Amino acid sequence: MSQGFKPEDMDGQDTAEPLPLNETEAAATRNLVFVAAERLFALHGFQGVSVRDITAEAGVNLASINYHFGSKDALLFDIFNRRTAELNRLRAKMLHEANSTHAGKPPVRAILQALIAPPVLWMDPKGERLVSVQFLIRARSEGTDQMRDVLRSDVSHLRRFSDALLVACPNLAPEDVYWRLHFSLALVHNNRFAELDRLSTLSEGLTREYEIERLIARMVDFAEAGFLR
Amino acid sequence: MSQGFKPEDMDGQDTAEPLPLNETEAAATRNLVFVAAERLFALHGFQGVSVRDITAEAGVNLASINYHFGSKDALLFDIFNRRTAELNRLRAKMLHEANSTHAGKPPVRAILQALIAPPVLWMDPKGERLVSVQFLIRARSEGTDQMRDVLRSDVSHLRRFSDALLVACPNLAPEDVYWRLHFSLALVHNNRFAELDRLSTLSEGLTREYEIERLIARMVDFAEAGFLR
DNA sequence: CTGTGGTCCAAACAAGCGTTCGAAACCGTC
DNA sequence: GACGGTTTCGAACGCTTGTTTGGACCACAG
Repeated sequence: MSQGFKPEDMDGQDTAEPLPLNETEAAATRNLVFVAAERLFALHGFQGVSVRDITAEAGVNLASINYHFGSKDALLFDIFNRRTAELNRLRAKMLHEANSTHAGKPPVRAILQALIAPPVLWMDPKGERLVSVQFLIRARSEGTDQMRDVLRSDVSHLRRFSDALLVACPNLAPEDVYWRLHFSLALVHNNRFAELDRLSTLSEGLTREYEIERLIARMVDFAEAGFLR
Repeated sequence: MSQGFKPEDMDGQDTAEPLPLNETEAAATRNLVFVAAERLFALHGFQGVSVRDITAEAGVNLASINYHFGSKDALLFDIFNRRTAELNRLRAKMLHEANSTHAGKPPVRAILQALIAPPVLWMDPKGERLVSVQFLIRARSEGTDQMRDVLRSDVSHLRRFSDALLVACPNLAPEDVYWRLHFSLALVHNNRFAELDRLSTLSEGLTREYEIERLIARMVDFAEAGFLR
């Protein structure tokens, strides 16, 4: 097992694109695989995409995945970790800003905004981040054991939000706060392609073309009302 | 709202249990397969369960699935269709009752109750219907193409609810009604085992043991507030 | 009893999967 | 221009998958 893993990534700061551009050709292949895999997984699910599908889409050799990532599952986990870290960083940043502007006691709406806006901003149909958020949504139900263990056990990131909400809702029983946070997250997690398609069919096209900022506002409105009622 | 639903209040000929009891031994095998498959799929996902897993769990021969159902996918589709039909029937019945008691113009809350209560009633941890609702939730994201085609295209059942909501919310733009219905459904679809576990971890056990009627009330409260705000 | 239709069973099948291997190709450096 | 480490490549491996097969079994009708 003396394989030549590139020292690779772990970039100092967040990059929207998986890897910096002016890298060696090896990193280029790695990047091609990463992007193709994320796209295919987002579109067709995890088990529905084979190593051969990915390498074919990326235009690289079949063995590339195992060479650069170790295994198919490790590739999946790598994508998952990178996108999760990016998303958590955005959310934390927004929550931090809300804390700053509201003297440490942001209102419910600002907290929900920090929770909802980052993933939904990625849902811009024209942006290339759409696949990232679809990937993460899928990871929640179809992910490997490894991924779901992380999702289940690592609640430290979410706790910042629940703590803030507990402060913002002193008149609510903690139980209620946790359930309503659960419901608010549901709004985000339900935005799979299939669900949006179904909604579009139901509304006969009325909801087909949505404007991102408007959609975020809709979701925050809905969740906020559920908290404040 | 007559929400004193017994777990099984099916009409005359259709059965809550997969098959009548006093059948031939052949039908017994079929039933064993059906139950084992639904359970395993609900627990471990669709692609994560093989034909061999199912037949082993059911204690029948490997070939039984193809003999009785035609194929693995056909078995899945069969379970999906039966459970979907049951659920839709319950929802339709509750909506119909709401229409009756409110002279054809039920308030938002009654409509949401008819939408939310049936699947959540199945979530009783002690009931054997828990696997059915987990199966249906999984079908939404992991289902076969066939299943997702049905989910996407057959909106006739949902349309009864959107129509009722449009009547109940004459002051709202139809667009808003559709989006909020979409959000309300999200509350139901997000109740996977993994999500409830995560919530339980986050709340440090506060939400672990929930009472079904109380949970339904929480969800309806949340959704209603989002509609009426 | 013999025959027949339905069910069950062990075994095998072909296809697809993730992964591995040895050699070829490539690279900057001596 | 030869070298050593890295990357790519085509081919193969071992395994699991869903499905099929042909016969054994059994209840029941003629």
